[in-house]
Amino acid sequence: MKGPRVSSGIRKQQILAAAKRCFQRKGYAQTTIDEIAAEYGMSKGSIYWYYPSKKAVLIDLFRVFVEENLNRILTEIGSIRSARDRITAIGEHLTRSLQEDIELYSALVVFWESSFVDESIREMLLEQYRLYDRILTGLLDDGERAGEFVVPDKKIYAALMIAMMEGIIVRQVLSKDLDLAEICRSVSGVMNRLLPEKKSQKRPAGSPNTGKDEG
Amino acid sequence: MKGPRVSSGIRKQQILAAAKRCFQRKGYAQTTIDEIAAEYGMSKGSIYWYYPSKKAVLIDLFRVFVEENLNRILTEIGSIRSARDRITAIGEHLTRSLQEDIELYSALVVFWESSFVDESIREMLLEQYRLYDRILTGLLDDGERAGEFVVPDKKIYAALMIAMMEGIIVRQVLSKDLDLAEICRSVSGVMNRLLPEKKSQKRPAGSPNTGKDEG
DNA sequence: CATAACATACTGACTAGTCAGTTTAGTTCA
DNA sequence: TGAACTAAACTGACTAGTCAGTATGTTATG
Repeated sequence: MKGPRVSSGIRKQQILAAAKRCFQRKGYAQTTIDEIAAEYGMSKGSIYWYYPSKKAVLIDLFRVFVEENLNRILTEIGSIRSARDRITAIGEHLTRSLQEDIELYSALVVFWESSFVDESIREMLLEQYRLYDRILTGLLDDGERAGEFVVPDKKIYAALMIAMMEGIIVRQVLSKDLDLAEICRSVSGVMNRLLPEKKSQKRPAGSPNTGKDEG
Repeated sequence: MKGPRVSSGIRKQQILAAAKRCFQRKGYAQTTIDEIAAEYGMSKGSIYWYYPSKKAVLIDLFRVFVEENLNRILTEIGSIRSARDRITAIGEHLTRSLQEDIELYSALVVFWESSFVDESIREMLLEQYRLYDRILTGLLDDGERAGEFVVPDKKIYAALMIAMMEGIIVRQVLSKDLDLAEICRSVSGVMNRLLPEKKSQKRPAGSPNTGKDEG
């Protein structure tokens, strides 16, 4: 296959896209470098031109995962004032990205398993948890400061929300049987309902407050 | 190692225990049959005496996982009347088993990844979801019949509860940084709070509910 | 009891295959 | 030209699974 060569940037993207697809189909260990190469009709040599090892591809894929998801969330919610609305936005973000790129989330399960073997992947995952925790804690702080709600225990709250989202990811990746839109709406609803109104003051005027709270 | 031979039942248990430990440490593909054998000082041949392949060990381990967890839950909640109390009991069961046998739950992540490659493992996982769904839906039906609460959408409710629990499992397996007891109590709390009281009768939200009423 | 005959449990060297990574020999393009 | 890039053949470490042989019961028989 001596087709015209492809520009460097594209090739790297192709390698990651191919790896993502292969890992979803066969997991990490069962995927061979040759299979990844075949996905876009390139050869093994091309992959080793861009990456020093198979593991390096996995790690770079994880980097992309973090960038494409966590950092994008930050941008998206950055423009939203109300903390409650931000929670809703996070739910919507999850719905959308699960629909758009289920392969990337399948790769997440691959990362999880790989973290058993590989310390650096494990460390990246833990860092991801810390990042999530920071985002949510910050959000809750903002909401409290703005008088939107009070949070009895921020750590618990953050952990529950992360757990719910990861649980949904797992199920969708494995069985694809959820009505995502419905589920994610429920998650936002639940998480909003868990935040009691601040007792001493009325809801700030003009606060959109998406929660269908009945009490 | 020519020690005295071990009875058939014990050996099989040993193989599963060894596999469980090895899979937690290195994942499925990275674990060699020799490593599993070494764990209890047996030889490769012994494993192949009991199992036809490495995959068969994994599948049997999953069978044990299902038996040890799902079926045990059924027994535990079987003797509890109140549906709300059963939800609490499920939370407590999760806390306990996560503390007792984190290795088995690590294996769950291995099963997830393996399901990408192996259709039979995938089918077992889906069956597990169906089982969970049945348990929870049955529980909600009972609670409604007994007048404990009403559930707007049982499917959603079941999916959310499963997601929360699996999310907690993932995080605990990977980072072990949660205060499990606290978190699991919160899950029961949340799930109970999501169940509105039946309109026609009054009971303060979050009340313990002894389950000695109604019929 | 003894011991032969059979059944079950186990061993570990070996085979056959796989696949990550390397090498070599190009091709393309600035 | 030469550096970036690609293809394809190759190497060698590694490992799932096999199997001939051994050890340890268990039962049958005198």
